Amino acid sequence: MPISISLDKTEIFDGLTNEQITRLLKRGKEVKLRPKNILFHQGDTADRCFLVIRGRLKLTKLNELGKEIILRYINCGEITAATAVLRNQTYPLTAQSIDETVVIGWDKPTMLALMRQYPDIAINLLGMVYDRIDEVQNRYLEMCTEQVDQRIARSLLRLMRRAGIKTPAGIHIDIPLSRQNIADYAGTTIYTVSRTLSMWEKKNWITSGREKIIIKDQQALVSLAEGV
Amino acid sequence: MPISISLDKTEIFDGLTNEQITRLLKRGKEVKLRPKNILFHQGDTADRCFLVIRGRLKLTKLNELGKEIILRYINCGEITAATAVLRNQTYPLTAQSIDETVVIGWDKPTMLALMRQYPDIAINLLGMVYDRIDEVQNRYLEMCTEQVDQRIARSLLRLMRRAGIKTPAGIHIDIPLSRQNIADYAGTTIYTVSRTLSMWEKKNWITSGREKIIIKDQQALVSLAEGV
DNA sequence: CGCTCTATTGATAAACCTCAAATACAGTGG
DNA sequence: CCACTGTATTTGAGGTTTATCAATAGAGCG
Repeated sequence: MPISISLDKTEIFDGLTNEQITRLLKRGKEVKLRPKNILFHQGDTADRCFLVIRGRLKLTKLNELGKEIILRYINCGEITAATAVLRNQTYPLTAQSIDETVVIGWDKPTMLALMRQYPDIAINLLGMVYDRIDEVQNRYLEMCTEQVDQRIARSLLRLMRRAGIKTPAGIHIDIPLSRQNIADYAGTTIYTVSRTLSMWEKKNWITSGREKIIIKDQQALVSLAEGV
Repeated sequence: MPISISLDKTEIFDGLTNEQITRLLKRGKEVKLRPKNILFHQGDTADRCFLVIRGRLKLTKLNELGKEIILRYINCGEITAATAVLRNQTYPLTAQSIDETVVIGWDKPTMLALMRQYPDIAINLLGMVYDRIDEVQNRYLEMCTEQVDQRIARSLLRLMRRAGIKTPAGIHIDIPLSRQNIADYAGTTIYTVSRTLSMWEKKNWITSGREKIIIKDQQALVSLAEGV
């Protein structure tokens, strides 16, 4: 089974031995996804949670009128739907693969058994969940109190921290990011995103192309995000 | 020690016996708060988490410029800062008592010991945390996609579900709710809240006074919230 | 009754969305 | 290599929503 070494470092397994981790991974079921496949849909019964062992996921949420927002990108080594599966409810959001992606799914009984056997798994999860709440709460605060350009700047910086790759030209955000994606992530429209990025490109803060963003002046974006 | 019976029903203790619960409560330290006292400040070291055993808390968050939002109200029997305490970080928000309030605080070592001894505590917590995330995510979605009047309607409905009391005049939201509070909760300004509530009062959907809201036509608010 | 805090209301302006149309770009098949 | 097609992006004009500012009114309290 081709499980990347880096998974040993996945926070959820902190405090466990390698043999234990291997055993746990074997108790899950592997799911392979082609790019842009849906792993689960908002509204589906939440019967499994997933650890990403290759590739990445995009988490989105729709409102009643079909407007979509992007809540988060899930990197390799991260887990998703861990709390939802404990709640016997439906998934509150949709998970879609970005590239070739492999995940391991555990169902509720398995998760419960694991956590009862290794309480540290539940404890680690609680810590990880803190980060998620903190991030949404921060974004919520920003959405309530800041203007679009600030939010777009923050969005790019956040995405950069999650998926940034240093290149000679600047820091490349290694996710296919359309204007629509950025708009859905920052809570605005493609038109506003386009205008804003054009301005920044003129100022030489970024370089952008079709579904591509490279950040050239991170400091400028930070200043803008934090209120000039 | 005057601990209300209803605490036996607190979800975090699901699966434990009454004696076990009593023992756990004794391992925490009681804190008494007068109305409007600060239990902890955003930015303080997160060294304890708290279970509310009497009264209620208001959770708020400030941005860099001092703009405040209200994230949540914590009722009697609920817990707060449970994940923050595990992360050795600072509190991401401020907790303030609304009325006479009593909480029990546990520090990190105690929480860890409790969860290792009773894994179900951690598991219950994970489930509870799901509800919090779900709520913020929903509010975030609404903030991104809906207009002010919808958000104000949703805010009143949410607060009603948390603190509503049936009276002959309608459902009274039993929290001192100023226009400022509603604005901070719905992500808008006191002016817009005032105008909106005035309209609804004319339509006889609500009755409002100084820091007081009574909902008379819940269905009207629901229709509005869900997009006319 | 005067003081303070909260709420209302009107006028104005800013921010941002919407719509329409043009343009750029990537990939495909000839 | 080029034209073609389907997206993605840009840009302008116009309109809506909502914030801001200023001034007034009302409620509660000593």
